[in-house]
Amino acid sequence: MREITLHDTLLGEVVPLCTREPGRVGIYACGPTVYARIHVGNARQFVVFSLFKRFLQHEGYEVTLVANITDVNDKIYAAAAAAGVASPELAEAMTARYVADTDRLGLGRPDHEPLAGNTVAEIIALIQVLIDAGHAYTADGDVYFAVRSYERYGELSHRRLDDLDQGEGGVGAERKRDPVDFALWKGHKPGEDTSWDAPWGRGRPGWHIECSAMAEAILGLDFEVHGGGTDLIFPHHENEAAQTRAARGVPLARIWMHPGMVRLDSEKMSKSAGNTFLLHAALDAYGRDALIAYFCSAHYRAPIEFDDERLRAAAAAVGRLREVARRVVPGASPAWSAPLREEFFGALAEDFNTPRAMAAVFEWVRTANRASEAVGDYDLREMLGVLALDNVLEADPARGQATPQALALMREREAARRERDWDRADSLREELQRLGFAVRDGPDGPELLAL
RNA sequence: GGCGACGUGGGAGAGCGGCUAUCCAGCGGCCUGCAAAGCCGUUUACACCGGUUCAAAUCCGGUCGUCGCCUCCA
Repeated sequence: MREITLHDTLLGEVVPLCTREPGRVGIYACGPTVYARIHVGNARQFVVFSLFKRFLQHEGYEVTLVANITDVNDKIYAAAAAAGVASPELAEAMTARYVADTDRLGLGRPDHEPLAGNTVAEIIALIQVLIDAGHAYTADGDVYFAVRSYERYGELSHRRLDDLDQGEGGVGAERKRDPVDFALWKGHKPGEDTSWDAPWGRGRPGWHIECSAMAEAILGLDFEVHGGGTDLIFPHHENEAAQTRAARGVPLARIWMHPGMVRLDSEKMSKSAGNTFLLHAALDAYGRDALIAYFCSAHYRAPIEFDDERLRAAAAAVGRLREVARRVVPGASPAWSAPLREEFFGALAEDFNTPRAMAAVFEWVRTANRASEAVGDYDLREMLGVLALDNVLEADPARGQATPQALALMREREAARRERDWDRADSLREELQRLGFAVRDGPDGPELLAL
């Protein structure tokens, strides 16, 4: 088991992953609010945390990955109203889409995908603790967290309360004792079709409290890794951290891991900005292999631009992996492989450096291509497996098999070649091309490749 | 305005004081009847200005620029 380090937003540096129990890691990654289909930016979280989990499992850890789905929220009310459907109906439909779209990434499901709507009892209990402790107060059916009652507020996002723009704005602002306070519970308003009874009145949870409650319910307190996009650091994660620690006296999580934003035309891709590229469309256009290779091509914390050129480059890189798959044979890898394998896993152990890991893979590929003897594929398979790309070593099921007609043309071409009738051989090759097959002449004779 | 991140060869992207990263693309070569695939080579990059050091893309200071958060957001 290697020592694994990760960048922690709270400390602002790369720190060792220290588990509560040996060999067990709990990860909570904030998922999407389901009022529209998810875009490539949302998908980055899903991919990064799924792959990170695979890596930890490879290192021998038992991992529990929790990725919540926010199903009760102002945006959902608005979208449902616009569509003329009930909000639970919309949330349910979009959740199904989210599951279907992310399933196409072929990374499996997180171990838990809790919904705020199913965790209300825990949420209410947590809010009650905060009220009793004097960290929260009721106001006209709402409950607010008293930010100034919690002295560590701002430690995660590295800002001082007095530096915040304290613009009023927002419904309920006049009920707050302090503009920086935020809602734990929102009293029911006309037109909202999801609400629950609570000791301080009927209503629904605020956004931040659901994650505190669900994370604690599933993973406990002081769990290993809490994550989400950098845009969640403030206020979402700051508030989560404040609520839980104020209520329990214990940190919510040990390491705060924040993948960078996906950009479109140099700007953050987001639903509210409207510059999204939807995940299912990206999968249709480029395929899941290219998409995963694309995400691995940059470090998870760096912003990454989503554009055609980059996705095509990722697809070409995957093609190179497919080519080497044709040369390797099942079996143990040669001695030269070990250092590259070590570099690969070492890179992932150091703040999950996927581009460095990919570089090791490609060095492996080049070395294998250079070798004159057959190369065993075990190490390559192991490396690619952690990044969920080992499927490229198998024959692509989407590609057709050589048809009898194509085989006949190929034999015909061989005959022409033996007679050195190059014009005829070339025209037969073109014909095969039209049928969807490329011909490669090798030392062992020709080979047909479905395109 | 406050806080933070970042500026690397045609493009992407590692690099954490001295050693060819890697991928994509172009060009040249090898191989091939020609291709394809593969291999080799390739214009020797580090925003700018100072400083520290025997030695800096890597450390320090400043300048310029880009982006993120400060409001729902992955």
